Amino acid sequence: MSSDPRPYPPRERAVAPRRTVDFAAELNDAQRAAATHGDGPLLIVAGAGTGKTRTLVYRVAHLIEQGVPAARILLLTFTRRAAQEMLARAERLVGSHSRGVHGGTFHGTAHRLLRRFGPEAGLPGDFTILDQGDAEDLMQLSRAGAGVADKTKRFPKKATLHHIYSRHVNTEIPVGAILREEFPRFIEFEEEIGKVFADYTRRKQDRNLVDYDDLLLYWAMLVESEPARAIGDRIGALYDHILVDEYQDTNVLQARILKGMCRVHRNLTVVGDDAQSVYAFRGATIRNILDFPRDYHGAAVVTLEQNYRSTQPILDATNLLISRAEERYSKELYTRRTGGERPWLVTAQDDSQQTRFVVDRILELHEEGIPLREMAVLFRAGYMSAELEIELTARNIPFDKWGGLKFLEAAHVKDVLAFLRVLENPRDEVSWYRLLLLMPGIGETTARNAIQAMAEHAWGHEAFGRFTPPPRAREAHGALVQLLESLRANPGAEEGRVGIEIGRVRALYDDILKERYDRVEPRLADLERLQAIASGYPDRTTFLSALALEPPASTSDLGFGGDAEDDVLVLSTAHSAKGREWDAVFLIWAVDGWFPMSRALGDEEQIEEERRLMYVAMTRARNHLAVTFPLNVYSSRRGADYSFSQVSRFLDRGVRKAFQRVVLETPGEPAAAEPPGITSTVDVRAMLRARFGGAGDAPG
DNA sequence: TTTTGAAGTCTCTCC
DNA sequence: GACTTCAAAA
Repeated sequence: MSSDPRPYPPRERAVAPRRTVDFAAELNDAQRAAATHGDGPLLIVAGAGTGKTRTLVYRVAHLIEQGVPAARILLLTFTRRAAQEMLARAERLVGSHSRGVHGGTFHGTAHRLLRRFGPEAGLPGDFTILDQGDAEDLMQLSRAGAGVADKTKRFPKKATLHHIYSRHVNTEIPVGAILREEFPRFIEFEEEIGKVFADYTRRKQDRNLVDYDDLLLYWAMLVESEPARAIGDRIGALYDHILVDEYQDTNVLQARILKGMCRVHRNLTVVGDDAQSVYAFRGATIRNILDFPRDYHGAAVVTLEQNYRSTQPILDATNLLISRAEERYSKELYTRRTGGERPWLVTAQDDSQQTRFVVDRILELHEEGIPLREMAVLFRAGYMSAELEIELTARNIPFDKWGGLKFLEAAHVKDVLAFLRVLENPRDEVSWYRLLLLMPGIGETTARNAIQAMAEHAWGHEAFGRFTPPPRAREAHGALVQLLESLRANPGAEEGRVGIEIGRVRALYDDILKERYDRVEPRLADLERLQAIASGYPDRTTFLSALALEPPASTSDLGFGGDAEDDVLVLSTAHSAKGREWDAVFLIWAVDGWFPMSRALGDEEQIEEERRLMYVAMTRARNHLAVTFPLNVYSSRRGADYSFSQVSRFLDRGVRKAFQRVVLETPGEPAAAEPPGITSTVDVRAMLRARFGGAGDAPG
């Protein structure tokens, strides 16, 4: 990834592998204490930009130097990207010795262990993984089956049901309590909801399906199993040291897993920053990190406070922002970096002016020598970058969007995958249902009947062929039978096989796509990409599991264009930006109701989480930070009108003092003198120059 | 009875 | 723009 040399603090250089690491010279005292900690539990409380990753990497190096075999070290991170990056950095330190270190996400690791140990523990080894959308679809089937849904209008929708279910699994809070707290309007359905959940669980088992939560749940069950089975001990004995990144974003289930993994030894290192806990919506609890010293008696605690990333003015602003938060490990970040200008707080008249400002400023910084890839535009939610993307495209500025799993969530992509999945797991009810509904002449009833018939024939390969469809669906049924048979006919593992399979599916599916959806061109292009990605995988099982667990994290990961070498601007949600840093960061839509989102406003804890999320976003910046918000927001909600908006409540008067204010004028006025055809963009730039005397005068 | 098209309702973050 | 609900068409 980006390993370019930078002018400031010690970062490991891409030198040839070496044998001994000079911990004293390359780490500060606290970092060194953490990295060279011996056996036993260790908590590293690491503020933003304090070299958390670096410390973890050096700890891996230290362990390997101490003679711990790489394969007996497990490094759990939040994203695959983070794991890869850390392992690559470890390799630069200690050379190929580090190759065998196991690194990955909790879910990815669970997947690996379940494929290996599941069969012994009575779990099927050939399960299919349901992603969120799949799980919701299955929940819908259970919802419909329970009968309650039709009679009562107010019964929760599939997404809500799944949310409640997932929350129950990940937090271990009883369903009733979740309803009372979060969904009081559904309390009356507690019993029915319980039935739906029971049906959902049963369906998953019958159909050999595993959702994200199950991956963790089964892992926990394995490591907690009684000694009689000994599987727990065997899994626990796989690793001598376990290191966990972003510990503040783990939930109680994950804490249980770690406890179980440490039943043979107590060599658990966790790194985290309570101020950056932003996954409560997924069941993460800040208590894990706050209570670690109590849960692991005698744990060493090391706090990293020296920031190597940002300039002092940026730190001043972010320290102020987070000082408003409630319970936390107190730490005040400081830096030895000098100079730097105060971050900007930019008031735009409306959203299009906000967009133009950001693009203009990016071009300016680019002209000053900052590569595009060293700049990022951050926002609260994926859709908030829509206008910016259009503008960037229009101006030929290459960008890469992170976060938002849009590609795999797209209906047409899921359609194609459904074909592969029924081949993989003939009992995959969700996929059968999906693809049957695609076929002309087949609707809900016929689809249900077909699935029913297949269930009665024990899901044999020939079962679907034997099913007799109603006349109007005969043609579609025939075509589908033929396709599935031809796909089953030639197994084997030649190169690019999965891509070829998708090609076959498309021979049938592309016409359906053209019929059903509008905007056909981009969708077909998506399928091209899917096919290209698939060709890179050795077999179907690996491909499908990988898609569920390691979805392409950005548009460029999807295969075409923009690989890591290119100089490409990054657009990212605040969540996906976690753990990264850029020379210049723009945080857009800092409007109350957008960031924090209005949905969070009713709940104090959610507001706190939004605050921490904004802290995460702003602390990504090294030298330049600009927070922007438009005064007038066009709301298409009720009867087209502009409404006057307020700056985010997190930027209160005190916090704002750490910023320099920039107020962009109304586009029309200063632009008046200009020849027609030139937009006010030019004015904004001219104005910035006038105001700051050649903006961007921060000492590098 | 089943499918399909059209109008109407919200819209987050991610493994 | 995607999903749900409802009514018309086959």
